[in-house]
Amino acid sequence: MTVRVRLAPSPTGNLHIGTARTAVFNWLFARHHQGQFILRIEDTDEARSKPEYTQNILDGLSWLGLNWDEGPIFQSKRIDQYHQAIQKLLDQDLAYRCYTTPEELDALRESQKARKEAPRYDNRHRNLSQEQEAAFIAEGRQPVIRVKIDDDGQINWTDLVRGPMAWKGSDLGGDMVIARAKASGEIGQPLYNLAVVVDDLDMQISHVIRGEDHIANTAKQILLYEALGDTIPTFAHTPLILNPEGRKLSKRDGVTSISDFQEMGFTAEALANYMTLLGWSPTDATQELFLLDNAAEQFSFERVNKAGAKFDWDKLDWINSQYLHPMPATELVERLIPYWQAAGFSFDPVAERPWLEQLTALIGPSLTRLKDCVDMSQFLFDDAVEFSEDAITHLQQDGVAAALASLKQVLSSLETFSAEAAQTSIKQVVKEQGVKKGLVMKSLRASLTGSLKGPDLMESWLLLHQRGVDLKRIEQAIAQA
RNA sequence: AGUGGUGUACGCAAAUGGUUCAAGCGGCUUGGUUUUCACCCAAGUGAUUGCGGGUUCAAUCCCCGUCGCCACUCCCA
Repeated sequence: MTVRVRLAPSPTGNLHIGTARTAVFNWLFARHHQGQFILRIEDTDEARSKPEYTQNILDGLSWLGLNWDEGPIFQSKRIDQYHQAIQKLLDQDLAYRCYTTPEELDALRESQKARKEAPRYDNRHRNLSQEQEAAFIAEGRQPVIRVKIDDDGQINWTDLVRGPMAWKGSDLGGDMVIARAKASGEIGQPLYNLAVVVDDLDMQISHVIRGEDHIANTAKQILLYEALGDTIPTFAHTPLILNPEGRKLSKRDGVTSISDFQEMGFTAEALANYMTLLGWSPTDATQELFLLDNAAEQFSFERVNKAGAKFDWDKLDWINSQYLHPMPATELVERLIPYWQAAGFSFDPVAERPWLEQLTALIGPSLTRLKDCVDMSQFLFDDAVEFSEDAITHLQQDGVAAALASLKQVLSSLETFSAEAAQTSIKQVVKEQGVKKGLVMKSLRASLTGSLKGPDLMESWLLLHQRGVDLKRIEQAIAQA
């Protein structure tokens, strides 16, 4: 049997990390079995679906390297198929029109809640007489369409992650709605559970891999598979990604969409690596750094965890740094340039390329997130230094002004500037002023960078010199001191 | 309230009846390196495997109970 899996996001928001992780598992499974990974956009909720979200989802998946083999297929373009399926259910008397109003349903749930009962639809319109139906229609009520769920029914399946699963029909909340309200005789907007089953059947999906929050839906959907088709896919319900409080990670938890992670400076490789690790482990669990292709080779649901996993920024950061640090400057610089540009730094990415690469080589091994390059290198792009409080305190110490003045003197007599010349200049000042080298270095750092900490001083100096701002800064510092 | 699921250190997790330390990574602490910071390197830290019982020569692992936590119970997906 060929493996055919699908990712079925609804475009009601940007690509969420939970959806992306589901995508990762689907992709890994498909690739492992040389199957197909299909992308389907579930936009049946017209009110909440937006094209820009669809675009964001497509972009995010592409960025992560989760290429799909078919699609995107839009449910909004398949309404006819859903209507046909609904009509079939109606014709077979497996579904019926329910005229209960939302208000009545609310009241029902309220009273059930008050009696400490589980909320459920009481199937009150399952066997309406023609007269009753006519009366409701005369009242102007618009019916939804519900599929009958046998309370005594038993639904079983074997979940690839959780093993044997069993549900009672009576625990499914009563007959389920498959189409929104619309004038009797017509068929309203099809709902999720129905559309999913029709599509998965049409697309010959072999395995449904999704988050465990869908487990109850699976029981309902199996009923529809039985009514509408003759095959039922295999299911795998993956654990959820949790926030620090242990709840399902949602938009309320702040940064949760893939484009946000991208913007913050995580690499696609690192993020995909981390998402895979959240709930799955390679056969050699000590080997935590891997590319999607490597994971696909050995992916299996036997090694997918059952419990939800809390999202951990520290670990993601660490993984990201592991991808960034060994990256050659010639490659890294390409990734850094957009961040520098976004920060508003002025530079010519072509003409100044060597300088930018040199800078990248300097800060690259210290980066955690790509965006860190902004704060780390700001002082190199700025025209003038802004002195930190610490730096000013240092500059005002005894002997600093004199040392800097001496340094300025030495430098201005220099014919050509180089790393060696810089070193000898410092030594000369130390000798002339009779101060410790540490003092000169610290003063120089404060002068050139405006701060007491930062990347390697001599390298920074060389970069600054190429921009022709080093002497100016030393003068600026002398004024402060 | 019901139904389903789940519980190994601060977080992710490995080992699933059988050695000596219940792996590893992150975190945190300390040291080294850098005359700074970060990175990096090293060491250290921390778990009566939720709890109680049972089966067994032997239980993280199997069984029962219990507690906690999570998800679901929309004319959302």
